[in-house]
Amino acid sequence: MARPHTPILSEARILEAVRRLAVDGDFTLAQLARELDVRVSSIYHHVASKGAIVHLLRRDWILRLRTELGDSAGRERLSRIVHSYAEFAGEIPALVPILITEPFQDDELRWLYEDLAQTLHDIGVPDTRLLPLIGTIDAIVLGAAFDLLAPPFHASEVSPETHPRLTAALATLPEDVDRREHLHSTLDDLLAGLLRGYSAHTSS
Amino acid sequence: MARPHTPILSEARILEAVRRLAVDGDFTLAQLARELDVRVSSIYHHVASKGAIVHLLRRDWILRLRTELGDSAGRERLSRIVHSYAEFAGEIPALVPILITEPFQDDELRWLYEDLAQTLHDIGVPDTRLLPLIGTIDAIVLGAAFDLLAPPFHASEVSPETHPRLTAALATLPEDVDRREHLHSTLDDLLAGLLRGYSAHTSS
DNA sequence: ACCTGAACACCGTTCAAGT
DNA sequence: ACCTGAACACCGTTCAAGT
Repeated sequence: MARPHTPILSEARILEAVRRLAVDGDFTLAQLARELDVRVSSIYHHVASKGAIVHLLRRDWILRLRTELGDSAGRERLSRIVHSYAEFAGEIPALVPILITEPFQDDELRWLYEDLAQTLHDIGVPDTRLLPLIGTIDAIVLGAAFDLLAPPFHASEVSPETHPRLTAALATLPEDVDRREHLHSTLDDLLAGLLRGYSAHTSS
Repeated sequence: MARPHTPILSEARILEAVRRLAVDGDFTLAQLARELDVRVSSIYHHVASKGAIVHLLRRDWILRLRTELGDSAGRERLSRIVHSYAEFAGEIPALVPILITEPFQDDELRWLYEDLAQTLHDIGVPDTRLLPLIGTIDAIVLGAAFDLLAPPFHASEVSPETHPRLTAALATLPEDVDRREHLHSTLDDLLAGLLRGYSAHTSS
């Protein structure tokens, strides 16, 4: 088969497949092609590169976020952005390194940064602190998402004699820990810590 | 030349070269071999794999940390551990993904986790919160270090009309921002936020 | 326009051959 | 024991060939 009568692939179909794959572990174009039942080279008719796929995923997320945010403002808006960001990154932890390393700066990302800057400004953060704070938030969210890939400690690997406190901590662990849930529950704590001392502006 | 009279390589020499290379950007065995003036295959006589190299770097760091910590305790000890960890990770951001992804759990790492658990316990953190908190600290430090690789925003890429607040923020940016320094200055804020509400135990 | 197969440069890893 | 060269499987990317 060469060109089919009706196209097999599309940007949308590729992104769906990526989302299905990238949740757990590594993500290669070979895997993606298998998932889509095409050859690897076919993918390049729809996306420019592996990095571009991640870029498209993020663009998609920002567009959705934009409508969801509505006209919320201040700490409420910030919290929504950060949690949504964490959810997005938590879905594709294996792609986070690409997200960090490759310098894709499209209009959507600039919009997000402007919105974050404006929201933080409204909360009372001075201009000099805006970029450092945005960088910190970025690092926390991406770091936490990426950390989802880390293998958790297993009780059998520590002995009560040499690691008493670790053993005690492991003993309190429930059967099924939802690490994604924990990620969310931690974010507001961190944000509260970062924003302590700032008080709201009256106008923007 | 086959086997030289006196060995060219050693674990120590390899780790030195890695530290020289991994500071900025990617790290391949080909680069490492060039830096050491040997062939790639020679490296395998001294380390088992690329991942093992990162593992050795971390082991080295933990051993140094151990002596530096002395008998400090409580929040002071925690702060020292975290800052030292950030410094270590900040030196080798390109290797952070390997550090997170590969499940190397040696005696040194277990010692570090036990020490963290004990230190947090002394600060007043209940057993149920120890592992989540350690995970969060890990994510923050590694995320922040990895984020050092991200390309920073450049003023020329945003327009004052569409991104007024981002433009204002960029205008306050000094010529040479030391992102590593900022990493450090943020960590204590985050720790304070995470540990708010806990009060010290009387005994361990 | 869109799918394929073959080729490319690069990656980490293995191993027989040499001293 | 330790360095080398050649081979391997895998990776992302390119491109001429087919419809």
